[in-house]
Amino acid sequence: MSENEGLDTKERILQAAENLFTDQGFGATSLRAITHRAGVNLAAVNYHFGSKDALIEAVFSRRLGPLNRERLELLDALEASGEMVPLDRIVESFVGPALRMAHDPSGGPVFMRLLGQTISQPRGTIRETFLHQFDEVFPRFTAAIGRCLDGVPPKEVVWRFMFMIGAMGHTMAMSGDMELMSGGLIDSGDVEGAIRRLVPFISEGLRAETLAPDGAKS
Amino acid sequence: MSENEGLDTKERILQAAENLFTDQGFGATSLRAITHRAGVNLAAVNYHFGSKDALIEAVFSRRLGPLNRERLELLDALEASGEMVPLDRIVESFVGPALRMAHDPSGGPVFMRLLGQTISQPRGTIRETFLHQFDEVFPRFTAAIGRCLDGVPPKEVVWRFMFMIGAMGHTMAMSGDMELMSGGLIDSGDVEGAIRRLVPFISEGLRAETLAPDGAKS
DNA sequence: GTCTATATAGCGATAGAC
DNA sequence: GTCTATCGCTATATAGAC
Repeated sequence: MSENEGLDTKERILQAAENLFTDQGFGATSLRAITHRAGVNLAAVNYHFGSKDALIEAVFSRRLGPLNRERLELLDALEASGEMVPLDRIVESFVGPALRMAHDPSGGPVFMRLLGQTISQPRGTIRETFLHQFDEVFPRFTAAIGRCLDGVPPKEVVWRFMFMIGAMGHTMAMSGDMELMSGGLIDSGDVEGAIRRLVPFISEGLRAETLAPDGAKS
Repeated sequence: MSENEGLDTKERILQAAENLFTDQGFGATSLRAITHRAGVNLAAVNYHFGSKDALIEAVFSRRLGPLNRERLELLDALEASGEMVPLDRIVESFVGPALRMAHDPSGGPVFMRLLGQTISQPRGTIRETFLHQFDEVFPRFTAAIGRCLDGVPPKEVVWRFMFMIGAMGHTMAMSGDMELMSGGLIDSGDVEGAIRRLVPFISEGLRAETLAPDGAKS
């Protein structure tokens, strides 16, 4: 029942919490269930993290920090050339690191699903903390995308950026569950296949012209 | 504190549940909170619905039935002409009814957010019931979209359909919350504006060619 | 059909021994 | 840093009066 017996208490709690939050949600997951699964004492969560909310925050910040740093490094590298950066590459820099978390055997696939789920419901107490993790990433990428979409107003870029987040997040959330949804057509473990399909979908979507209120192209 | 005092107990419970589930999630919302908000007795939920899970199911089936029926009717109307149906119109038939729920003053906007959130996390006990609501809609629309994407294998269509669901669901979930995310650029209440942007994004995304494993177009 | 009262269980959090 | 024990509270669900 307990997992990763070689790790220290704090890490075991984080991994157990990640798994249970993903399967049951935050509200429905008790500290008792977490500590039992981690094979540690009930009081350990409050000792190491202080509260359940603080534990939730720790679950996110532990992985979101490195993930968003990687995104920014990839974007930096692209923009360092000084030339016009292709839209596909920007999208890939944003989407790739998130989906490639699935390759990390130590809980990567689980956190990816958790992140995909949480992106579409940052309400309640953890909301601020969660969104704060993207304070640097969102403006950098909207700006980079906006530079590719010449003449498209910032407001339009924000809309399309939201659509991109949604397509990516849902893909992450459904990871490991696509065989069922597709009638066996899709192999959920095919991360690179997902990227090869998602990046063009988003890139072409980003380029699409907004319809005018009367139904014509704008 | 209680809402819609003119309605009967069952309806008041459903509306209160919808609101609280949307803001706090299923696990974190207690029957006490629901009955208190509805202004009815604590025992009323179990009398009218039998259990909390059955209430959750009722919250969804009440609105998802009519919504998906409308989608199918729109698709029927498009296909009745016998001519080739434009991709944009198919996408609009799927996305439009969901986003236009926001126009229904009796809880439409709230349920839209709830639906957007739940689409990306159908895990646990309500999963089967929730997905079952789409048994007819998903195959009909994937088939219709596949007919527009001549020569694209069914597997590819399923992938892209998932991206579409994600873009739409996230838009629904973020509804009412976009001012904050966009720094005041976007008016969350602009439903038709959302549709005018989302439909082209998805349509062009659906048409995008999957990259080959070596990075070339397939 | 609505109420009070309660059974039974689980919750987050903490005090204090080791 | 880990443990037991427990406080104070809330949960879902139900029994039985009205």
